[in-house]
Amino acid sequence: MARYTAEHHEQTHAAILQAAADLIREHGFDGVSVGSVMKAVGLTHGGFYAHFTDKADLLAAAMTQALIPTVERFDRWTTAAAAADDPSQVARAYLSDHHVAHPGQGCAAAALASEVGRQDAPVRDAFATGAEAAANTLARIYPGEAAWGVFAMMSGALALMRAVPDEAMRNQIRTRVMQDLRKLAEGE
Amino acid sequence: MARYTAEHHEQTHAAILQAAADLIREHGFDGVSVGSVMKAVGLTHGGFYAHFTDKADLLAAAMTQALIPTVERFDRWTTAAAAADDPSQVARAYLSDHHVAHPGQGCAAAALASEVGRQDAPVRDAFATGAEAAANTLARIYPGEAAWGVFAMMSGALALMRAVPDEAMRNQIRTRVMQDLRKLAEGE
DNA sequence: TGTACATCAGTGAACGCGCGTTCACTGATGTAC
DNA sequence: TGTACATCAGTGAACGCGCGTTCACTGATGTAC
Repeated sequence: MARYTAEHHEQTHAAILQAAADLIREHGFDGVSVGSVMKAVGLTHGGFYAHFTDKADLLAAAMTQALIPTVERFDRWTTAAAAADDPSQVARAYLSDHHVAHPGQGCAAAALASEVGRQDAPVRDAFATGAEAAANTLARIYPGEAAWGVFAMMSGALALMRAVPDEAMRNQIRTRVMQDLRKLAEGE
Repeated sequence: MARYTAEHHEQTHAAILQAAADLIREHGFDGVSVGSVMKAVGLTHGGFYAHFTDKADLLAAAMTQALIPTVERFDRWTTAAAAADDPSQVARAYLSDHHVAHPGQGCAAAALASEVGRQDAPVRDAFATGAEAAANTLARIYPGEAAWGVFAMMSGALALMRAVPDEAMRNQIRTRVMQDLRKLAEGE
């Protein structure tokens, strides 16, 4: 056929996509350039257009890609918490120092929520799909349908903890949020 | 003294600051340029440096300025809700269609939370001060100290509602969040 | 087996553009005399 | 009251830079014969 096999093309495509998914969570949609993504993959900017039609195309795909591990984690956490009959396990993992310090590998909602509303429709659609899946997954351990309140509180709290420059204030936020989540897990 | 009175200089300074406070909430920190702020005030970009040392200086001041009405609103809402003995008034106003549709005049936390962590120290310090004041104010109607959980849930929910492109999903989020907030307002 | 050719992922120079910042300037006004 | 001067907020051309995108190209490999 040609120089490269089909798998090689797909692998590069996937690597670009994953790098973009990590970088948007770390630096925001406006903080990543086509060049910086390609550099992260070890290529130069010109080759980008063999894989995506333009930057908007990449951002929409990266939004979807960033939400996959987000939802998977909620799935694992809620499964474990339900088995242990201890809902607070989820919040303890979600609000951990590690998650606060590593947005690039963390929840896409906490990293990007307030920016998504300013993005194009494809990005917003991708976000809505992932967020709904996350809220549904959390409903396993928080009574009722799609647990939007819990999802909003946890992602909002993580964003606040990252925004605040003071370790003591971060701990204060975490303590109070976990207390409130305990109250929401109680009863019918 | 000179052509302009001291008041004139201060008025222009205040107008630039207010325009920046509105524009960062509407378009994000990376979505505003020195030129766009000056244009909003009816001036040209060159005059900017008679009022601020650089863009970072403006952003830090604008962060503070954007949080002033945010905290004032929480103050008014919680006072009214306490007087009416109806905590849900706050969430009803905060999660209103009007607030969803007008981030430029709305809560600075919902509009910017996930971006603040990537900003310089002065912006983050300003944010922390305002967020703490908001959480303290909300504690009037939600039992306990600084109501970080309620603040995180409300600001997180508003960000989610703005991110999502579907009216039905927005309503679903609002309904569930208000239900959860009712539960948090109950009891000791 | 050996040679000529076709393929195509990736390269890097080039483009037009908007950005933050600088700077020589303008021109309306207050002050000095 | 009238004239010369000083002040300084605001103007707009210019700068260097990074961006998204285009495009002629390279060069390693598969295929044809």
